[in-house]
Amino acid sequence: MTIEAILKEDIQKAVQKHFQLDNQEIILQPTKKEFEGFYTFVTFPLTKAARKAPAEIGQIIGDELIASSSLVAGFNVVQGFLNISLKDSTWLDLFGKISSDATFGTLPSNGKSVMVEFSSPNTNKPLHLGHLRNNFLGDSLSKILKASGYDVVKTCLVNDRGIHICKSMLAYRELGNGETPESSGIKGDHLAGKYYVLFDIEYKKQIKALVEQGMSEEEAAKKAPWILEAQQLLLLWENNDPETVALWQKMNNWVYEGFAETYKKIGVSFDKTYYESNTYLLGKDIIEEGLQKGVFFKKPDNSVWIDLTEEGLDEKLVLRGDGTSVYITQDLGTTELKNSDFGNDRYLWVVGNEQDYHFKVLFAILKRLGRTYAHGCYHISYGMVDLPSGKMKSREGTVVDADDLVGQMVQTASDRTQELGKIDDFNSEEAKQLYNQLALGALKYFLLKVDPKKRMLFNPEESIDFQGHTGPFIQYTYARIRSIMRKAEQAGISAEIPGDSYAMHQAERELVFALSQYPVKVVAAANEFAPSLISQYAFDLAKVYNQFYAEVSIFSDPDPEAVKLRVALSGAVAETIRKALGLLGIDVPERM
RNA sequence: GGUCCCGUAGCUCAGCUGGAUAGAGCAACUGCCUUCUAAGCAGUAGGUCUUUGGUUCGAAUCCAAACGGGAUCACCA
Repeated sequence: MTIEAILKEDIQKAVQKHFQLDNQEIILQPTKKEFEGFYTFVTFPLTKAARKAPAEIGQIIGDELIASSSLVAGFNVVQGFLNISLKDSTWLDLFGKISSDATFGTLPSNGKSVMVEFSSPNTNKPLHLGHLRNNFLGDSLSKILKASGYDVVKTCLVNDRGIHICKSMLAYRELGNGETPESSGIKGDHLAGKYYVLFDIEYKKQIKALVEQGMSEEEAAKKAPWILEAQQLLLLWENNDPETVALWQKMNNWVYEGFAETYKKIGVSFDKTYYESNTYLLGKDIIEEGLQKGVFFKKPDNSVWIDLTEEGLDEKLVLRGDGTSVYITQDLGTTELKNSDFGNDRYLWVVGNEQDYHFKVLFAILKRLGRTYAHGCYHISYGMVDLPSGKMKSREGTVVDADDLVGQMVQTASDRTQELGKIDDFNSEEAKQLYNQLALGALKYFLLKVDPKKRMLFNPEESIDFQGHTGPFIQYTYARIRSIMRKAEQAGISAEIPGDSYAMHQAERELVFALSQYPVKVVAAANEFAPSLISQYAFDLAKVYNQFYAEVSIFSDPDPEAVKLRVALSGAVAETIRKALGLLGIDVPERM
């Protein structure tokens, strides 16, 4: 049982005893910094039923807690706020439990499984900043869910077919001259992306030429030779034309090699990858089933629809008149496939908020079809990453490329570290590892500290910070503590918790309190699908530690009990920072 | 136009299951390295929480409307 729960119980008993109020819900909040105490009980809600003034109620409950609660050391009442201080023995006891619990912050298995689908790239262009937000969110959520007791399956659905892929294939066939990643020295995914952009340039030229001949813009866009050619290529691909399929495979393999390199660099991996080229024909049997159940209906042109006006949505096409699939058809099929492959309790999709409507429709259809797993489906919708100039567009080349950005971050980390000159004895391999840790720490933290729902602005002109509310600040705190732990080890000082007579320093109590919040935050982050709660927590913990560090001396305190306790506290904070950052996919360095 | 999301300090963001004088970081200004890592700590300054109503003992937080920004309402994925 947590301290908070015991304290609530004690307050409840006091309320019962003095005001004869049963089943009163007790809400505790952390005490504001200006006041003494750690937990605050607000008495206003009781005033009516207890027929007493708020301050008086606070006084009565406070007196009772002193008399009967084993935890409480003192209290003060400000207006209707009862601020409660705990005994040092309570803090030490709590810290003892935290530091001896190797699985602190990791909940036991809840017997449930969850699938997290994220990343979902297109194979016609390299990953960009928006993908990074997606990848980091998905990866971090997977880790948070795992820590909170779920069995987690990470999946990725690769969009490897369609007209957009044919566009890069066409441009390559016409303009490529047999160029390869090897011959050009260009990373595979970037090479494919280059031809996607070249397609667009040529396509626009053709439209412009047609418009000059008097065609309307709209018609020109449909009649330009290259778009017709690309459509032709898609047909050939769907008919398994050997030459087209060979080109498709060749270019996709380049892209996969490029992706693999990027994923490895950013530390993201999947348990299972689905390819749309394998799943795009799925879902038609579900359409048939839905027609039989009367969930769908046919229009005269043979197209199949569902009426979702009852759910506040519109009529939605689920199969074209010519019998070919649309996006929702595929997704129905893919979801069914995922369920038969894994049979999870929950299915999560980390997908941008421009697809909010799509997922509402998908889930509504699954429910109408009577799929029990539909109730475990959830779309983790996140906002776009915008540039000061507006939206990123791959076709127009106005994207912040993931590889470039990571590269720049590594460079910045390297410059900054060398300026400080603290690791001059590192060999080049060690230094390289540190720069990577710091670069990714800064980048991941930058993208994960914000509420996923909100769109965020990225200004490429201003580099991502390494000071203040950042990943490196927290990494620094860890490295700082590790240095202390090495010193303690050398001096033969062990981490120990003093006896009950020990009078704690306020900074020590604050550290124990901060540590005790970790499991609470893990659960909240898992329930709300919000890695930002962990980000915020890790920052707060690091900040509290740095205050402690500045306020007390660890090794030169005359009291050996204080020294041992502070070493123990430091060790526990380092461990908790390591775990919390680990949930964000961020590594911690021993030195920096 | 319908639906959904967002609007808090110059900037980037916390806080939102109602509670005390609304918190951080960056940027600006002041201090603190002969002592455990100054990528740090302490401090100054910066706010009609978009606006207007409502509910409440109490509203940044809940409700309604307006204004501003974004997304979506494709036989694209």
